[in-house]
Amino acid sequence: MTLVATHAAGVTREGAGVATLSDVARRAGVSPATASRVINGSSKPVTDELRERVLRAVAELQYVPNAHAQLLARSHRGAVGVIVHDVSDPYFSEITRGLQRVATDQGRLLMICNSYRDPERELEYVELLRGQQVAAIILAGSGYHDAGFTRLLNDKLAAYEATGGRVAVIGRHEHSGDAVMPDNRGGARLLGEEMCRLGHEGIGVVAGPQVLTTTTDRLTGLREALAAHGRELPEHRIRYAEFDRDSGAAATAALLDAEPGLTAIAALNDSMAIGALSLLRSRAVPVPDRISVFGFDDMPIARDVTPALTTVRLPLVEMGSRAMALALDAGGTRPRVESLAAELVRRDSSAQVQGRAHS
Amino acid sequence: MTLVATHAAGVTREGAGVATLSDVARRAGVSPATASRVINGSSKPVTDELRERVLRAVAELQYVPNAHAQLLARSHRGAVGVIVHDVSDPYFSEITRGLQRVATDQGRLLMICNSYRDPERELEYVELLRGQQVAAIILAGSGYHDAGFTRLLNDKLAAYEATGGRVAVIGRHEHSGDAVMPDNRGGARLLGEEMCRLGHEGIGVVAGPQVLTTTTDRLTGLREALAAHGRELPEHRIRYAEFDRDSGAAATAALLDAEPGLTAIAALNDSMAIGALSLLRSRAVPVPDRISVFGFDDMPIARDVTPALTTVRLPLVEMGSRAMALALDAGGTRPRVESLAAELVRRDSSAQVQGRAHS
DNA sequence: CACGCCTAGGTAAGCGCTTTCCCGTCAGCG
DNA sequence: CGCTGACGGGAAAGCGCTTACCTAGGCGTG
Repeated sequence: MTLVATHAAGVTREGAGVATLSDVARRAGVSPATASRVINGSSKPVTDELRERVLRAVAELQYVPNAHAQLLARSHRGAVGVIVHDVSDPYFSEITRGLQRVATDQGRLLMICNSYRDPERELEYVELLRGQQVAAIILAGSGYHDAGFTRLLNDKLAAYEATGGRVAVIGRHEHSGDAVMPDNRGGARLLGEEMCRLGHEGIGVVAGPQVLTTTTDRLTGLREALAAHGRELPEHRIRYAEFDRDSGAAATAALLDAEPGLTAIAALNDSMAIGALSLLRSRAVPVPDRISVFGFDDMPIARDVTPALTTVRLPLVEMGSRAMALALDAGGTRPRVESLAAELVRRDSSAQVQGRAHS
Repeated sequence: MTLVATHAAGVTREGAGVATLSDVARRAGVSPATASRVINGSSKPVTDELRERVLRAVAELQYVPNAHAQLLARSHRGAVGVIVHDVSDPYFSEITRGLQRVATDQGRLLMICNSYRDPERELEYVELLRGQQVAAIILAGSGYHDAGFTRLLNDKLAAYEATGGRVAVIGRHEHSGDAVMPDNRGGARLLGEEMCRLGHEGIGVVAGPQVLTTTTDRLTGLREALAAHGRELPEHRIRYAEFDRDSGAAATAALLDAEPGLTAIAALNDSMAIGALSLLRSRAVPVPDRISVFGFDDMPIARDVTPALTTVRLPLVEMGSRAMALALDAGGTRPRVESLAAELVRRDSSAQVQGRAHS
């Protein structure tokens, strides 16, 4: 089960007449204490006779315990909060799958919040989750180049941790606590290497939002690899856009118009790469014969587009499961940081530059 | 925000020392009542001086109200529960987007639960949501051919509605309340028509699970259209499998092996169709020249695979927003049923049968 | 046969918050 | 100048549940 909150807000008082524990107790002719005990199998023994009566009353009344009251009475800390940029983005779906798996194993409830890359909203969600008394908060997805925001966020998280909450982040270096770090820079270096190996010199980059650290990390890795081969990545060959398909297509179009000589396009995530492929197809530019296209992340559909996408695989599901494990495991000296390696996946969207040998 | 619960379970008592309202009140030198009033802007006026003091205390203590306590005290009914088969499936992502939009507009929190097509779990989630005091429950996704389960579910839903809860279903005819119904049968009829128009006679079907009403509805529509052209759809040309990519590929393989003469494959959803395309590619069967492939649903990636998928569009997002609107709008005579039409989308995966004229 | 102890059940005190009701104060009025 | 009424604030009663803590039997002992 997934709890999706769309944003806290106005509260209405609807409905009425829900059966309560006392109703059950009264009908069974026992005290609320006894009713409670049989209903959630307390360690205290109850005679079969009474248990029987209570269960019958529960069934007859279709009684369902009020979760809020239970949580309050138990000062519950059972659920785990997750803040991602957008679950419907496959990148986060995969991570979430990993989070979910571990959480389920431990019988934890997950509350997933979409920040839609709005730092403000991220802050709000931390508050909201704190108010929900979650046992841990997991922040997944790139951080922002915004010192003010980062400080604010860290303050809030620190306050949360100070009261016993646990925090784990995925792919953010700005936080001081437990973290799972995919190797964006190393992965991008792999990509750069590959492009050089294939003889590409006219390289254009379709990048994500400039404010995201993930974008800059990947750019850095790319630059490092190119530099090692004596090549550069001038700023005018980079187009910054949103991390989605349509923005990728638009950015590719702009890039192509401005730089007609390109032989390779590196999109900084797979969604954008798919947008790029789609644009190239619409312009009848053969891929990879005329232009090679590279993605990043290796989301599941990358293998289903045509040509299948050459990309960098990040162990998304594992990133999720590791992060959840960190968050739920109180032991160990903190902060713990786990790095996960990236891996190049060669498919059909990339090829040797036409008419050139290996440089 | 999305709340994803992974299944209720064990509860631990972690952390401590969270600031409470009384802490704030004490520090500000006011009563809890006053503190509460300034914190959530009650209608009762409070002097600026006191308000000031309370706000300062809140800031200093990093106070965040305990949501459970608030909900309990207010007998809140603000959130809406959603039960889907699997949010990471694009079909449901799209529907969820629609649900979310309307919910957000009305300041509602959404709790999304994944049943993973397990009726048992669906039942459990209804209970869980009831316990969460949600204002409405929305069930999205095909129902099951299982009278026992259906009765059980309807009983539970009825009990929920009896206590003021609202229920809306998407694509299930077995429930008696409000419903949004995509025209599966009509859409499939469109598909059948198109296949006949293109001259296909050797038609194989890659179907979803036989227990789902959606599967049988779509098959029925297909049969109706074929019958109108004097054709049949024998059972041995249908393969039942799970509604996902890999199952689609496997079913296609089995179908092809058993029925070599096929000129068209109708997959009963796009994921399966994509699996079919992938298998055909791996066997070097040209699509659509040798075999045409048809999908169903028109999920976003359908246009990005190669060849782009001919499919039947269902207004997924709208299905979601309508259902949420129904669930949140108490007025009107119930049950209200809204039907949404399907539409054929011709793309590149389908073509006239080779060497045959329009039949 | 009396004492103590174990046991099943009930009583009641919260969990943290909201909200009704009431009280004291002060301004305005006749 | 006394009375009324408006108004800001506090006391307290829950919301529905859990869980010490207590009580009253029933049994086993010496």
